[in-house]
Amino acid sequence: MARDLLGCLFVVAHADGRTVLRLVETEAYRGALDPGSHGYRGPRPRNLSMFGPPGRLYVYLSYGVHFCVNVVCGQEGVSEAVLLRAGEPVAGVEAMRVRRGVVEGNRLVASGPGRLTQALGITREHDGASLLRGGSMWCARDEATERFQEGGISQTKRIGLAVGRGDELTWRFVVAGHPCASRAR
DNA sequence: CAGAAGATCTGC
DNA sequence: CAGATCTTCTGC
Repeated sequence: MARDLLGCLFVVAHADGRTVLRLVETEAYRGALDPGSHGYRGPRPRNLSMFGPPGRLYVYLSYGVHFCVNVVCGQEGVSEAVLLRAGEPVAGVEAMRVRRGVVEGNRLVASGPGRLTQALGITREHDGASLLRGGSMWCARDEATERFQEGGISQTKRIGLAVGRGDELTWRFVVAGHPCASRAR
């Protein structure tokens, strides 16, 4: 699923227009099977939406400062989710630059999970929001989506974890060489 | 109940 | 490289 989302568009409809990112970096989290997942130790007030039905968002506050957004993928009760780590601006770039605060070009608009939510205006208020029909946010494919996927996808270990980073856990997916991916730390 | 660490980013 | 400062977990 994390891999399938690469190259897809993530659309947020605001009162003053749409902002659209093409996803170029994602990470998979596998709930109870995955020590690196927020769902590993079961439901908590913060992560409850991860245990809800698929097709909704799980938004949490990281380090008390940045929001990060996941797409819930597992069936109800199963806390599987995909963290959206970076995207390339496709529409509404100027609005995203304003939310990010005077950023030039596309490179720093959404190249990291905290930057991505700030660019799209996603906060904890959107925790649990549905991506399925009728909402103000959704995922979509377009003519370019397949080209991005066929152009090459790099697979690496996930970023920033103290656990769940064994050599076999290559659950970070990146559009190969894309300039809007998050920078290696 | 206090302290520490965490799926981060920025500015010094 | 330190700081911001919310949520959860651990140890006493």
